[in-house]
Amino acid sequence: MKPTIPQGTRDFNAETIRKRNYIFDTIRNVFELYGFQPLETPAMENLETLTGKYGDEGDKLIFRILDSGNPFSSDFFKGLGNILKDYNEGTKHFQDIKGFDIDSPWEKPFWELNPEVIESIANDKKFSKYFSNLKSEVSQKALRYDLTIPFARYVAMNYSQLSFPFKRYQIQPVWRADRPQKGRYREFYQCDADVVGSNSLLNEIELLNIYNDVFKRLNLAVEIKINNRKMLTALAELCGGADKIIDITVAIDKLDKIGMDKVKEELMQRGLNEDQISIIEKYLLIEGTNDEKLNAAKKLFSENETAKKGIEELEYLLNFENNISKLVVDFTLARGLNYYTGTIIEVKAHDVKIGSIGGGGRYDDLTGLFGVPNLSGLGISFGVDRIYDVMEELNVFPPSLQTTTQVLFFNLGETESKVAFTLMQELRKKNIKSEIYHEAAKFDKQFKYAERKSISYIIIIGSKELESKSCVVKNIKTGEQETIFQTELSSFSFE
RNA sequence: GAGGAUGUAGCUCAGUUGGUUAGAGCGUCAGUUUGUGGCACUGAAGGCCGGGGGUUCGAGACCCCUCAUUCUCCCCA
Repeated sequence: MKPTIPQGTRDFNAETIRKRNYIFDTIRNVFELYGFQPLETPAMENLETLTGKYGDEGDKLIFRILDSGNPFSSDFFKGLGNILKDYNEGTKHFQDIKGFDIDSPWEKPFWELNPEVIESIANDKKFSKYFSNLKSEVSQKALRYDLTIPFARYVAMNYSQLSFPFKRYQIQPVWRADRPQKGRYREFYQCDADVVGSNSLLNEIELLNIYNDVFKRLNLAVEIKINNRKMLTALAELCGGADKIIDITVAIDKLDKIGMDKVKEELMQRGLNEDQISIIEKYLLIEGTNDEKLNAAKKLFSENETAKKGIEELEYLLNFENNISKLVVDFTLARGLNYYTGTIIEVKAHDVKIGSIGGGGRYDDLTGLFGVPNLSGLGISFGVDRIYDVMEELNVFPPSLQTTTQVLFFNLGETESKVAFTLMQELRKKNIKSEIYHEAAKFDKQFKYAERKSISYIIIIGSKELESKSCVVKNIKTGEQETIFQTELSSFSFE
């Protein structure tokens, strides 16, 4: 049987890790440069910490962990026991399972079934619905879905010891039980920077500049799109249905994908009338330069106070003295996460067809969910895996990342290799990356090994060289070679 | 959650309307060549044709089921 890894996960080889580390280091350096401090949180959180924070769709994608990781732990059986009671008392839980045969395989009392039997029942398609319900009853932990909510939890837990505004950055993997496809994985890294405890729009400016700096350093052309949730709130108010804000944002977020007609169709399905939809259409049709868009929005919303505030904030960001390239107002930008309330940001790569490579926004009351109200925060996130894919496609990784062993000592026998080993340790003290071939072998093989690892220099010490206390240094790439004394080796320059 | 595609050697893939012993390239190993590689030539190893069931005299190929991988939509980074 061939070994495999779970769907949506990946192994990383040396070359990939070097490139990924290059991205991580770049982001980390910029974060530190702006005064952010590192934080790490556990891979798993309590399930209740995560649920309800990411919207209905998001909740479905939370990677749940069965209680204590063991599906047949005592809590699991307790859950089964409860179900069984219902079963004996009138099959409450089984009524809605199609094809459930009440006489089989449950002819025995439940507690007499051994774990193997239960497992085989659990794997039976007929019962999968029932068992997935049961699983959710006993699953109390989950893998983290993003870094923002764990951060909010951390802030709430350590509120009294932190000084505000609190600026932290976090670079860790997150997990989503999504169907993988291009640019989408089940395990992937996020790099987040958040500020909590400050309402100042200066934070927005700072984080926008972080985006700008990082992508400049990575040599990637990007477009940074901004909007403000207040615009969407105002839109909902204007349409007479403030409670419809989620329906509206979900629908208009799709504009660039499905087009105006389909969006209108969807809005209708979500219960909006024609007058309301025509207002939304006017909003979505706003075009032009940033200034033109803002002016059009001012007209459309006229006296609406929420919209005024949103436009004011956007204007502040645009007019602030900065040299951010490609900062674009996009009123159709909505972003799925429920907790955003102010500025929202999304970064897209130029010339590569892939989802967004970064996003973020302001959330007025994130920690309120954890009992610490009135703390406004702002965060951004980098999608490293997608940034990697984009950089790979555009071929913008610096070639200098491909570092490898510099020197390979040939192994030509017992006594020869001992001398070679001593010399090699001298080179290593000089910080020259060196290896010795693992066994005495034909030249052919040792040369091939060096080529494979693209090692530039090989050093030959055989019986001749032993006698004369010399060694042959050969540059494989140029073919040049020279014989020098062994004592000269540590001052040789391996370029 | 919805809909496609693909599973044949370590890797990339051929395999005709179903027909004898399933092929190629690359890689691996050995040799030509025991101290100077990359090239070339010769040879070898390596396959439950994803798994199960069915149709047939006969299945890698056709049908059903299943598992896995992958892509699109939804949603997201």
